Amino acid sequence: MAEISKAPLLDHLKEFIAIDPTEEETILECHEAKFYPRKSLLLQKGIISRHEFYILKGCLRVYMIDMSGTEHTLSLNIENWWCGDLKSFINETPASYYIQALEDTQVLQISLANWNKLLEKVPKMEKRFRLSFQNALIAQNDRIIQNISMTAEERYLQYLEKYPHILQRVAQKHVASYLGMTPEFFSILRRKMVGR
Amino acid sequence: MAEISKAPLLDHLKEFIAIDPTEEETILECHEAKFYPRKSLLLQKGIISRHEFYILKGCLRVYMIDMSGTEHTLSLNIENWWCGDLKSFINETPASYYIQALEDTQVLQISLANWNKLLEKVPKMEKRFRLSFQNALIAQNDRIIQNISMTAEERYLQYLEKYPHILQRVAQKHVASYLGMTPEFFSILRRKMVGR
DNA sequence: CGAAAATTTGACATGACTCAACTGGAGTGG
DNA sequence: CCACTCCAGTTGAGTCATGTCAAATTTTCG
Repeated sequence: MAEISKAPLLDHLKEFIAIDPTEEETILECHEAKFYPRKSLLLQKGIISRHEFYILKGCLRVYMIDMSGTEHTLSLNIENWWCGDLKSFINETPASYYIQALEDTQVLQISLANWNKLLEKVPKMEKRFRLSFQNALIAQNDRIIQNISMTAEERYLQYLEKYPHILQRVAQKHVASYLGMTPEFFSILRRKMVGR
Repeated sequence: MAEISKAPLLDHLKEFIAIDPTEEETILECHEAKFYPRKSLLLQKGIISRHEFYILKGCLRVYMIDMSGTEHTLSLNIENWWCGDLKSFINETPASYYIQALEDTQVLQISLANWNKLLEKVPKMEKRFRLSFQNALIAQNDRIIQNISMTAEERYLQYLEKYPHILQRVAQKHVASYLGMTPEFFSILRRKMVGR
């Protein structure tokens, strides 16, 4: 198999901070390329999450299963996004979530040991993580507002505008779950939309 | 009026990072003590948020108003919590939210200029913010899961367990709004609980 | 004490879910 | 390349959770 290019990760990081060549090397050393075939699980509830994942190609879904056995999708992630169970990874506690590859997926994954090494050797990564978490936090606020203030139809319409490319790639039932509604109701909403 | 003690802020920061005396001074210099009376607005939608607030005493409510005029509470914050419209503050863009004092409230507030100065003069604050945002992000994940996977009754019960002290302090309608339900329905849930 | 706001209550409306049946397309093995 | 299976998506009937609106009651605060 051809060598996997790790370049997209560096490009991604450079959106946050400047990186010099020595640092580039350290960063790349700390990330391991790995392939996960479609439908495989990268993480299961109860297992300690040993990696955070940067997606080079493919699609990952983070979800939990409630007491009645229903799955709830926390996030749908594609190329150039980070994905993981942060709480489990950082604290080395059993995961609350499952992570599943919805497509054949190529990632760069980092272990906690390497994460700490990286923070130590490249102190400016501290800033990168700060900015990254800061942005994620701002995005999460929007989602919470949506959940508490919008109807299912409004959430659907907003998703349609914001992430049409994801809607095309993943099964509807996963998007329905992400938006907090049943696949049946999602289907009804779609039908209604055709009319307009 | 007696001098306001800024000590709780330092105690709070020390939960994240070690701080030496010189740094203590810089940190305190960057934070301004300010009093907001009950019912006053610390921030309004459309205004650029010039401060983040650390609450020494009192209670702040962050909320938005939807197109139909209904208020939706994003967070209810008490002593020793940070509060603000992060997006507006960082990007110097018009705020999406309102922030209102639900009680007479004493805060330490920091401006963007001082925030940047602090990051520059006390680099380890970068770590403190990273950790702080990291924790907030983990907490937000839990809230999103709750919103998409739990019924109103389950959300109410969980709140009762997690934040009984807040429930005692603020109007029910604000908690109802935080939990994404109407005050009328919240009231019905309470009545049902008395039975068990 | 009195006015205003918060909470409760009830009747009614509706958004969203459940369950079951049906349809169609994608993947798989022969 | 076809036949088969399986799963995603659709549809419909019936139900339940939650919202709306308006009025009565209680609490809070000036």
